Amino acid sequence: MCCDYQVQFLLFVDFRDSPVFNYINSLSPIKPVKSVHFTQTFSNISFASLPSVFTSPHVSTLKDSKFLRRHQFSDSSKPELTSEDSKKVETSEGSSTVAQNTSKQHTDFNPSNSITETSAVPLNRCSNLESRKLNHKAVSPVTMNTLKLVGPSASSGPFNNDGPENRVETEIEGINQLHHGKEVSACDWDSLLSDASELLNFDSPSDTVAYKGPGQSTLDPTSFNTSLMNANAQANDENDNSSENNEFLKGAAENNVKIASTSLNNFEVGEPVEDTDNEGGSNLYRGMRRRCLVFEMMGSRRKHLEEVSNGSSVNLSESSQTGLPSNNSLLPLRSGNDSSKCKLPGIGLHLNAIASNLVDHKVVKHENLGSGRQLIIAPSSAAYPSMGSGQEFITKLSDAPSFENDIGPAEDASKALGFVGNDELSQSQTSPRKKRRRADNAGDAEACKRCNCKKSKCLKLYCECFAAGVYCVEPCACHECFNKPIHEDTVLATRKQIESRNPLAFAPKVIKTSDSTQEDESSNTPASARHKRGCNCKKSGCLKKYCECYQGGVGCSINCRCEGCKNTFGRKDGSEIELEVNECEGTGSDGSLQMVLHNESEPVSATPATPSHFGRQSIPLPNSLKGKPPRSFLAIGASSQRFGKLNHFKIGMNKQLQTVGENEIPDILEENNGSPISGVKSCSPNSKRVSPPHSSMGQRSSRKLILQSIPSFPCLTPNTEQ
DNA sequence: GAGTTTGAAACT
DNA sequence: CAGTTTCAAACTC
Repeated sequence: MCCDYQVQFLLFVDFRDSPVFNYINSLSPIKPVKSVHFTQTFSNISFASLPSVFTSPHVSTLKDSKFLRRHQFSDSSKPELTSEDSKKVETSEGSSTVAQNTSKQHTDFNPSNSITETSAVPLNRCSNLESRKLNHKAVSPVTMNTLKLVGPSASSGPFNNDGPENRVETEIEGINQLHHGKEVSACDWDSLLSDASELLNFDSPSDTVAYKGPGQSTLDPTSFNTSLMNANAQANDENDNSSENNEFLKGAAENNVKIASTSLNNFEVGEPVEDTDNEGGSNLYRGMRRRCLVFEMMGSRRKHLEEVSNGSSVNLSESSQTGLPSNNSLLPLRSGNDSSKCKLPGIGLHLNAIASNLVDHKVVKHENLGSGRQLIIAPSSAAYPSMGSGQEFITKLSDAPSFENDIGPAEDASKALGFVGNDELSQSQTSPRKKRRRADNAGDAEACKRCNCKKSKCLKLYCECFAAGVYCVEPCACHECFNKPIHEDTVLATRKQIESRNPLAFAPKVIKTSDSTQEDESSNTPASARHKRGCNCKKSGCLKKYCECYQGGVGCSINCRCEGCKNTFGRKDGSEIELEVNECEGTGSDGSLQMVLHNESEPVSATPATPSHFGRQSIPLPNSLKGKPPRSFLAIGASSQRFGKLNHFKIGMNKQLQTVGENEIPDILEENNGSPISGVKSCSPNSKRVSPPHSSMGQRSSRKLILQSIPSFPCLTPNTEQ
């Protein structure tokens, strides 16, 4: 609160100092005092939830503008991007003008240094917050989007309880998502700016401190980009260095400041009508916007992907590559000896997929060089039909820092990664079991998929290789193996068949359900991740690898039907209730929505993204699937029957769903007060979702359900925008 | 390394 | 959808 006031005060000072302010004063009866009040009100309003009633066509436009705006920043923040690149991006989007404006105004509103100092108290928090922001920024635009989706974990964390900050984060992220918008009108920009001001208010606590840099006053687009880039680069480095964080914060803060100042100008100078809209409207739309952002993310990302499929993709990959190492990205983790991390349950389906994809692109290369395996891995989209979502993957990877723990590849993934191990060949000489054991001993990270199938011909899910979506390789001791490139057709056909039966058959079994921070805190209990279907253990007590939950390093959940559960990662009986509750905190009344949102990012993971892709050639998806949405999407259409059930769940099992809820989503939901939710529900293809074969309970299927419901988002947009 | 146990996957 | 069978990993000795 204090921070907010400080920020407001700061704004006020800026107003008076700025020429614009003077100009406004001369033109309008509004007095400085009022302006101050206005600012505060604005911030207050911003937090208020917005009824869908207030939404209007204009809102969408605003979104777009905002989106675009954000996009600029995100682009500029790309670590790999040179300043020139950043400029290009801005120019291409026609935002360059705005950027200049912003910088200019920023100068006008140059915050008073004295004030800034005052706000130093919250620095720690700010630092964290900023760092988070940095992470976001550091990543490519796509990444940012992904982050948002997956991000719950990333953004939440220590700040879970920090309503304002979280909101800010959400807002920012939402904006990021919006940045995909293509067309922006002048009015839109104004709105965007006003929103930005809101952001400033929200961020104030941290931003105030952060951005008071001496040089901030003279920001031009280029400099701004540069600063962001620097900040990002620093962010990529371990955030251990406080000074670096400060710098980074500075950059981020500047960014926010810029926006804020611009927005302020708009308020003051903008057209009366527009201003009014902005004042009330933007705020009013805020909730909607956020909601829309989330919902739109999918679509916008897709658009973005299409737009940038070439250049951006390259950038993304680059960023991911560069970013991974520094960011504790998946790659390092995998290679790490810490089995726990590797085992880390995979994260959300999509995450796994993402990880795998990314890794494929990167790690695979390494493997090819190092081991003689048939690591042909095709980075090509063919292998990953859902590559459209690939964007998400990349983003996630680059953002890895925040997720690192969460993102930890699913055990499968970790195993797959294990392929990279140098002694693969040597192991291959030993018997399969021995190999496996070796791998286990060495840690899951180094473990790899080596099946020992005798009768399944490696064409059933019994086969770990096949299930992981990879071809069997030399180390495998399988008999009559058909899971080889030579039999690609057979493999694809079989795979397709299995998918038809269970669309999620090849999806990661462990999905992320909450923020990474919590996991970090409870290192051993990744409450944020759960087995998608739950286990059915009867005798193992969920304390052995027979248990998929345990194997995946995640606790059992309500989805499990295990008996005598003693899962050390969390028992379904509620031993982990605290964690669950925490996860629920901030969750909207409608947990289902949250899930949907959360999983939205995951669709990618579905089939193509199987973790194991990392190490070896992945099984290309059937042509029919290529270029299509992630499996989950497909699934929706595929099995409508099961979905009906799931629907029940969503609506009726809020409680259960809440356990799954994510922090970020909750914020959104909270602010939006259900209107969004309702929209989601109505729009969601829930009815279509396919639940796992055995999921008799709606609860169990809830997660899955959500996953599949993802596709529905496109439909949601209309509702939200109404 | 052989054999047993276990639970997921597949089948009915 | 429930029950049974098949399967291969995990585990024990």
